[in-house]
Amino acid sequence: MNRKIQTRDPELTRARILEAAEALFVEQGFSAVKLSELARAAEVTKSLIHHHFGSKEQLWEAVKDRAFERYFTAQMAMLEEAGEPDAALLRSSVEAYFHFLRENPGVVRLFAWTHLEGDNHCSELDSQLVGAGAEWVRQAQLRGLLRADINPTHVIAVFVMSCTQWFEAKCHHQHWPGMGSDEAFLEDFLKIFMEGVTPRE
Amino acid sequence: MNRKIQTRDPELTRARILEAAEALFVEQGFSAVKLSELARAAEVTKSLIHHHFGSKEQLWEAVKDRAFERYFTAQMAMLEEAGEPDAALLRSSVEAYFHFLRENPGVVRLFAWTHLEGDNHCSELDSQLVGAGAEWVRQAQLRGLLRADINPTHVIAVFVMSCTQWFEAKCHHQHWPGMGSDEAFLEDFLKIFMEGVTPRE
DNA sequence: CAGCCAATTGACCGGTCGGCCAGTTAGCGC
DNA sequence: GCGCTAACTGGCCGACCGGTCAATTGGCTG
Repeated sequence: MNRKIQTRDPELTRARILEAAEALFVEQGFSAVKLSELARAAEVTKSLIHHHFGSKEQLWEAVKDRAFERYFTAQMAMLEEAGEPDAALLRSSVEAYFHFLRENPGVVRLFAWTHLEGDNHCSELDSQLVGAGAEWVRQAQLRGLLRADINPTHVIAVFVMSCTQWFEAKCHHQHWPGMGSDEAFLEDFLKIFMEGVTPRE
Repeated sequence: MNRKIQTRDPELTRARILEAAEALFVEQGFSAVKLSELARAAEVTKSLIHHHFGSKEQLWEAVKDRAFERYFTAQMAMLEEAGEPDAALLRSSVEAYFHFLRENPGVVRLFAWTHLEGDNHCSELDSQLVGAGAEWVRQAQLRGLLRADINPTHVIAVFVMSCTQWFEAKCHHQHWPGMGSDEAFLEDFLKIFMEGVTPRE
């Protein structure tokens, strides 16, 4: 499997372009990225980018598709290995989601650019995840393990949105007075969230 | 005060440019906006934009400054007319914040673009707001009206971030299965949030 | 080894980007 | 009314954008 000896390797070239493109798009967004800069970063000629991806827009789509695919499979795996619904598991799911975002800051930014563009074709994949998560919450509600007077989808939305925004706007609110570390915030968020979704005895 | 009869009115021209620029920047972000398009939208020559604002970058700064100034004064006014700290007031503050964002979608997007750029000079203004809000929470905690085992800044952060993300990524999660309206989400968020910050008897 | 296809190259394209400048003119102070 | 300042215009600029194309070449197939 040693491809290095080949002087031509289309798959590796495509991979190099995708990798460089993702880094640049994540950093600057679609319109601020210049193909010439990208070509330099990927150590490839501009024409080769067009040869393999057609246009800048198509490359952008390919980058998003790949990243969201990774996101989707990672989340799906986490969801599937979750066992019987209960409060402790909800807590650790939130923690897992938070830590996933922390380890994958590029995904958060890619989502953000995508949202601002008004592109929502990634929400098709995401809908599956949310649907599964919401169903999981509903089961827990039926068993009296979570408050039943809240829309299950909203339960998912609250923690997903809090985690997302924490990392998306981190450059901004990390300068707020009194703001703690990632872990300190997560802990306080969980205090509020878990208390909020737990049924009153 | 009828300026219309004048053929030249620098302040009105500046205002027209700022308004058109804000609309375009909010919609497309900094780098996607073209000065020629902006000039057309503002019914002004491109040169006039440079005359009044120097460069595209400086205009972008002016637009952000103006918008964040508006945001800041609106929030400060809301904060100052808040009375004695208690749980009901926290609730209505969250509602007020949520509705402010709903009525000012441009501000949300402007914040988002700014965050993605890594620009955080707006956080200086924001820090004052957050500091005041956190102090308000701390007072309520001291009086036993809110849970005392949570960092006050994090209390502010949780609701600010949830509200912000709700509108910022609305195009995305409005397609999630089971997702409710603005008001339905706010109500469910408040159920979780208020229960989460209320002290246990 | 021949022949073909696709990976790859570099030169090149029209368009348009942000910005500049010389010239014109409206409005205001004197 | 006169003259100065600044608002405003149109034309222009070099740079560089995304994209195309003809030509070259490496690697696989038969």
